[in-house]
Amino acid sequence: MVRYPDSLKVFVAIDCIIFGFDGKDLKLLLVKRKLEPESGNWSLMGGFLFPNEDLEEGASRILKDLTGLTNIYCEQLTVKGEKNRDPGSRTVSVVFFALIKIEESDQESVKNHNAFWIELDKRPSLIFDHNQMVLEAIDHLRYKAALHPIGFELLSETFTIPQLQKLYEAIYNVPIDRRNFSRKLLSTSLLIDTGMKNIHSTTKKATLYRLDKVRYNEKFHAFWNFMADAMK
Amino acid sequence: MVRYPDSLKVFVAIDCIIFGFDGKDLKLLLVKRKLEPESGNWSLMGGFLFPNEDLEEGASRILKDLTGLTNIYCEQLTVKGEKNRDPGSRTVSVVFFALIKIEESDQESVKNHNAFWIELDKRPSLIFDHNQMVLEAIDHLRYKAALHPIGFELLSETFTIPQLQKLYEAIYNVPIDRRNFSRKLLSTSLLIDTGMKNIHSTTKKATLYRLDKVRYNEKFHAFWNFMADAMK
DNA sequence: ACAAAAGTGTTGAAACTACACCCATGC
DNA sequence: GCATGGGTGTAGTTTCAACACTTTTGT
Repeated sequence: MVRYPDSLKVFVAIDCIIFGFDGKDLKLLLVKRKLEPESGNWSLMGGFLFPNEDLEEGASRILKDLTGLTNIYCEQLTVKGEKNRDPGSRTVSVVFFALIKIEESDQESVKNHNAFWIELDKRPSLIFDHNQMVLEAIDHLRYKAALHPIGFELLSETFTIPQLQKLYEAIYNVPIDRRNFSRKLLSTSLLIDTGMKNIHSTTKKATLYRLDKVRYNEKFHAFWNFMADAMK
Repeated sequence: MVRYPDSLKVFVAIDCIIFGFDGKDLKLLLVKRKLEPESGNWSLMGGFLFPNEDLEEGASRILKDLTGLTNIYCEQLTVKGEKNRDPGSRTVSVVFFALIKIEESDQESVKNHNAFWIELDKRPSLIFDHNQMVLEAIDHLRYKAALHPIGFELLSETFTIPQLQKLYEAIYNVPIDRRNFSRKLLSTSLLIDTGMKNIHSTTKKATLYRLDKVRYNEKFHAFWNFMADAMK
């Protein structure tokens, strides 16, 4: 077996871009760093890959540590490995894209990490190449949400169609026709009427739906072709 | 500045999945290994990331070395980092997805690397997790070619519409209606009539087109919504 | 009773599918 | 002249976009 020189070895970091939706705005979970390097500046949540874990396990560990949640929607977004991206030793960063339901996350844990939910449009400048990563993640969110039903990952277990519409309007930053949206969505047969109404509304109470998980898994890889023209 | 323990460091490999099209079949450029480990077995073309290069530079180097080509269509596909994927030292592999024009590649150089163009359907089993990578790449090709005009990357500078159709039929493994295909394609205004005809044809000679590169770049990120239903 | 948000139906336009005929070429 | 493959047109269907009125609820 050939041995390769250790000079080729690099650190592998994991960075997580974490999206949430509060019913009105898309948000990112960002960390105000308390440690060097770049103490006091904003960054994505991240860490190093441990020797005993796979990449996806590392991402799950970091997400669980921060939010208390397991079973988070999470996928690889990209890898960044510019030779000069980290001033210390050479580092390759695997960037993960995560969607979480804000109200299910552990707010204490978030606070303990000095992390904050920040409106996408009001996000501060981030360290290193994290700004670029976020731009790519927003693109990816728009791309993917147009084709696959991932929006549900940002809403709670039960939700109303108007809530879903507000989410899509936030993602694409366009107004959507209520009637066409509702019809298209119901025609997917991904929604199950819970029979309940959203009691928080101050006017007419909207129907609460939940996701048909069986159909969701069946249909996930089919093209949804939803909002595709908002991306042109 | 904090120092991290070198025990966290890993090797970074680059593996390239290289697609080509010979006018009839989709092909992969695969290597019959002459070196340990796994000598004599088939694998993707790959190598280690050098200390002085970015990830994309590494992929370009490997592709140029093998095919003699620069300016290859190439994008990151995924990263594989299972803790036990490589029996030697821990390795994270960045997998690139490349589309090349077979007839423009340097066949001498390919031969010198003991590499061969192999029909997709007749590919041998590959080492490590390369089989899984190829499956993901085929999925990605179908996904991406349905939405973006990447098919041209597999054809030579000038091409006919029937050639393009054969390519799409090979990608999706479905028959396509000639008339509808042609109409849809011409309506993209991505094609420029060269005024020439395909002299290789033995019957009626098809019109040779070339790509309108300006429009191609403008429209690349627009959804093409082409072949979307072949993926359902 | 009125303001605010939810629910639903129709119509015209555009896109897509399916299908058939004519043309150019080499043998 | 015939077999092979290239080029084009049309009609029916389906999908999508645009748009207005009615219902529920809290005040």
